[in-house]
Amino acid sequence: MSEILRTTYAAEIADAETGSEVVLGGWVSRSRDMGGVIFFDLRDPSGLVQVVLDPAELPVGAELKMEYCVKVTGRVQARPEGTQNKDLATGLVEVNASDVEVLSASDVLPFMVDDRLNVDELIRLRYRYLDFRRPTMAANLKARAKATAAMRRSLDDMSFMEVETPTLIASTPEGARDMLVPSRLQQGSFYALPQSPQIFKQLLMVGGIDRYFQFARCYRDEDFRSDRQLEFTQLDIEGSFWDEEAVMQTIETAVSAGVAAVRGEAPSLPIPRMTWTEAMHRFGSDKPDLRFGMEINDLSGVFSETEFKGFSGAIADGGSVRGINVGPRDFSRSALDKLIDQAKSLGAKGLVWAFCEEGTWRSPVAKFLSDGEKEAVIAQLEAVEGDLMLIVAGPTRNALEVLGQLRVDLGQPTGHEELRFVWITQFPVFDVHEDGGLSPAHHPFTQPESIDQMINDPENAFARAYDLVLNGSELGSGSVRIHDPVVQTQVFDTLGISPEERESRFGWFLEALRYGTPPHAGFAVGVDRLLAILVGASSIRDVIAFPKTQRGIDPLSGSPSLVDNDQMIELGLDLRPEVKAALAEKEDSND
RNA sequence: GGGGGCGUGGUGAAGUUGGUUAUCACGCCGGCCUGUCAAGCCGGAGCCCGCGGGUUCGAGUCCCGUCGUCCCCGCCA
Repeated sequence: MSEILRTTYAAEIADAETGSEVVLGGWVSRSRDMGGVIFFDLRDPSGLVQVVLDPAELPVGAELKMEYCVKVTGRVQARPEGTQNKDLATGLVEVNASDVEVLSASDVLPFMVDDRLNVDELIRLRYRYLDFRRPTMAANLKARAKATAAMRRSLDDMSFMEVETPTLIASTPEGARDMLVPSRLQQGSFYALPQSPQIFKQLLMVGGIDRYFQFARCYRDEDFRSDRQLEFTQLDIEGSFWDEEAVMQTIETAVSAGVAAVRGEAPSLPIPRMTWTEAMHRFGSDKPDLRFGMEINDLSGVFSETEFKGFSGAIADGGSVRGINVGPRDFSRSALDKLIDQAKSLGAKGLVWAFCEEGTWRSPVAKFLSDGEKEAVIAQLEAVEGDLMLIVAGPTRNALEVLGQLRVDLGQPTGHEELRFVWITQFPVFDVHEDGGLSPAHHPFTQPESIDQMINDPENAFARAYDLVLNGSELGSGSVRIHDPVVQTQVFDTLGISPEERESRFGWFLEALRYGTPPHAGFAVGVDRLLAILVGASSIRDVIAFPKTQRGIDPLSGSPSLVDNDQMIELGLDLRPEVKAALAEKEDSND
């Protein structure tokens, strides 16, 4: 038996010299036994190649069934005239086998390894290792590796240093729910898994590690979405003596290298910018999808004198009337009713729809409006015959958000081939809650544009924060950080954090800021989201090797799992009675 | 926590207003075939319809509950 398990990959056979001997290793994709001759497609990580075999060459008892792992020794030959397969990259050649060795048999498969067939995702995850043999998944993981390698190279070229920060850290009850790990040595205490390396990277700046980056695994114990998992990867970056320009240029360079590695073509730089205020007014969203128009218009001027109570009331209350032109759409009455219901569920009092017909409106509210008003709306929305117009009146912020959501739902993006990046800048410092409470719109280490404004008029204060948006998806965010402990203290105060709480939770960090902290700024790019968009996946699960289901379960390994009582004792833990009872009940129903 | 979709042999699907042995394709098993390539041909096995309860003479089909999965809202500083 030869020591050589493989000399050549399948894809290389296309260019291999006719007559040369090769040794291939891979899996039987499909076999076609013609009686006097056997063909099979051998798949390895590079692709497929056809192997021709005289049945006499097959060892007695050996079989070539799907997904058997085989070693093939043979000679490269051109396919006979008329038998070439133009659908196959290696379709002009084949390997005439002198020996086929079954290295490893396969049980009957739970699903066929074939990209053309749909397979339930739960089964794919249960047998993820077979899923990897499907060319699409293999290509996704490869794209991810290529992109991260390119970004790492790019950052290295720019003299950034990769530093690993701890994943067992102290819990900070701000923001998302922490994933917790019980401590054995300090019973009763818990580590938190980091939601981001935020504080640690700022400490690196204090320490003079000028240019830092890290592909950081981050954890947030919140509910799942197609673009959210408990654990995810961020390309985390921070630099000292930086302002937002330096950050954005660096991110553009690194991300663009990642895009080029996958797409073969870098996006055109610089990435356009838009303030948060502009994004909200034009698109009703802080992550606008720029692959299509359908922008929001302010129609308040048109209706300043209107008799229609639905509009005049909103304007009188300090709100406004906003509208979008959905374009030529043929909506049934029930479909329009659904849109109205949706608008209401988003907080709108109502939704006015109108079709542009013969220069005027076909709409339930047409009779309440003057001809001049209807024509002016048509003009402002640039509507033409057959276009559907949607109008929302109310508090401006709400009207914008409702239309922004409808815009995304009704818009028809051009597909994932087109990449529309945009920077969103100048975010508000705080989100204002209905009860008047404030929470940081970004995180509490973000530098306000003006301290005075933040203290005296926090609701209208803007921050030196910016998001990177791609095709309507938030790819990441960053900010210029606070490097002055006095300012940082003021922000905590404005958030209503008491001095005692501030000292106990952030005292060590505030102390660090007192030792000559350089101005610094940074960013974090969501690697999973970036890759999902680049490969055209509808979920980040398709670019994560071993993702979890919506309920946080790994169908393959069975995590999370109960642990032995001994382990619990070592940790000084016990389950709450109601949890024990629920587990016992579940146990019973399983029996 | 809430709203919605889905759950039929190993896989993907069909199943008409509830009505006799639940359909198809791929896969699987056996056989034939020297140029196939999502091979073809012949034969065969395999599902009582996620689970529980109910309505009915009768349920995959209707109702309730439950579990799983996916999408969305909340949540994600």
